[in-house]
Amino acid sequence: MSEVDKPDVDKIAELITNAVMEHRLAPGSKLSESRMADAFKVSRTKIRQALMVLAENGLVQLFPNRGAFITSPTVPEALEVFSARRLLEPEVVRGVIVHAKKADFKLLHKHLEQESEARKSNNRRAIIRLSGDFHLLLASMCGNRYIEKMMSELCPLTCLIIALYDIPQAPACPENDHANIVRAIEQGEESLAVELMLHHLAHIESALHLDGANDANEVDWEKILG
Amino acid sequence: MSEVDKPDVDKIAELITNAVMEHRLAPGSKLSESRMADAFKVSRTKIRQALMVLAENGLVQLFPNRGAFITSPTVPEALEVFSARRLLEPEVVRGVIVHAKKADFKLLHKHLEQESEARKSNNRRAIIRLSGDFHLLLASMCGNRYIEKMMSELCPLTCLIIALYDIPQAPACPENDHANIVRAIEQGEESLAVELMLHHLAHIESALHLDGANDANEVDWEKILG
DNA sequence: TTCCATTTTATTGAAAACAATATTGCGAAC
DNA sequence: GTTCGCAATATTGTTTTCAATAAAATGGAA
Repeated sequence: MSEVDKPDVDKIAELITNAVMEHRLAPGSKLSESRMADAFKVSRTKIRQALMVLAENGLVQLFPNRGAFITSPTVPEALEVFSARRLLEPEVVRGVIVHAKKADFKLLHKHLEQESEARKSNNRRAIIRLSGDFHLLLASMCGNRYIEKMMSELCPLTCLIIALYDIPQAPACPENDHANIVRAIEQGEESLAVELMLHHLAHIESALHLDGANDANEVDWEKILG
Repeated sequence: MSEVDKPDVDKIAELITNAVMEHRLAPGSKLSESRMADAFKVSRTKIRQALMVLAENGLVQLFPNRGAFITSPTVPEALEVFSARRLLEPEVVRGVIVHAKKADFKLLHKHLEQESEARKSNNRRAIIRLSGDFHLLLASMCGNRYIEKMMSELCPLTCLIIALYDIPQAPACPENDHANIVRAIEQGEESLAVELMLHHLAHIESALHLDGANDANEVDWEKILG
């Protein structure tokens, strides 16, 4: 908030989105209009608009007369998010190979650097956020704004899914998945890059409880008491 | 408007979207808040919210202190819309083959019937709208709400593109493209159905001026005066 | 004590009044 | 006659106020 602490609607939505991507805002969190208005130092009107934008992006659910809540994706929704990403991201990879300029690769390497540093310093929040941002950065270079837009909705949703269904002791994301993808793209190895991307997505998905046995939204009393 | 003429925000957005899909609202049209408030018999507040939703869907562009206008897709945007559809719709077809139930096919056949009638009675507006609705109907059956959502944004945009770049004397859409696609889906012939869909999209695109020579948004004074 | 009804409080929803901005029309000066 | 500047008008943007709804608390009766 570099301004005089008066962010506009898009900025507010972006800040909320970032908070979700860093797991600072959990699925199901209630977003009180007046509290947010105080926190952001803007009127409720702006907050309301930001919440509408976020709702349209699927990151927030609005319940009439009840308020706004961070979305809690169900298991079927989670599976559909990954299914959509498996469709889109190979095309993203292909697009980047075709459209990316030198400056783009510079940005990608800079990003990889940041990811590497975050790992070194064990900054969990940065790691999580940067992991998501990598896919958004790629999408921004694919040459199709509609695909980019969809990715910019699916990535935050994926973060929510991870927050809900993560297996705590799951092996961390392979450190150099992203770097390998970038290298393959840089060398124009399309089928390899696509393969690596799909494998990467499969790895993320495999580290989650998405077998449908327990919906993360419903408390499993059997397991808690038994 | 079955109510006492007091549509809510989503209904207003839907009515505007329908108007666009029927080519009753042209690209570039200004959407005055007060006029709309009068027309829909609601307060400006609701109109404003509806415009925000439509802007988020890409159907409307908001210019600060200037107002809301129906989007005029540029040539690059139009090409990206078709590119995105070429990616999504084969997956839609595959999804429908997997997920569609008997009731779904009934709906599809009912729709084909309506299209056929509209052609017989030469109802141009109905033909245009139903052509777009066919793709939306398919998308609603593909089993992935995120893909469906993206299609529900791309279809109205396609209508705008056609309104902008249509070649007046272009050969009409082959009458039975849609019927052939449905038949292939019904018979589970995946690769054929995908092929027909891609061919159908290519046909639509080929009937447009998208060579980039003239951007439909810029008035070509040379041509008008010469 | 527990359950239900009622009142209170807090929060969201809608509208109206006000402020800010852009566009248009008019007139004066060159 | 044309152009520039100023004023008038119309439109959008924001805030404030009021209304409606739901959640919470209180109190009474079984």
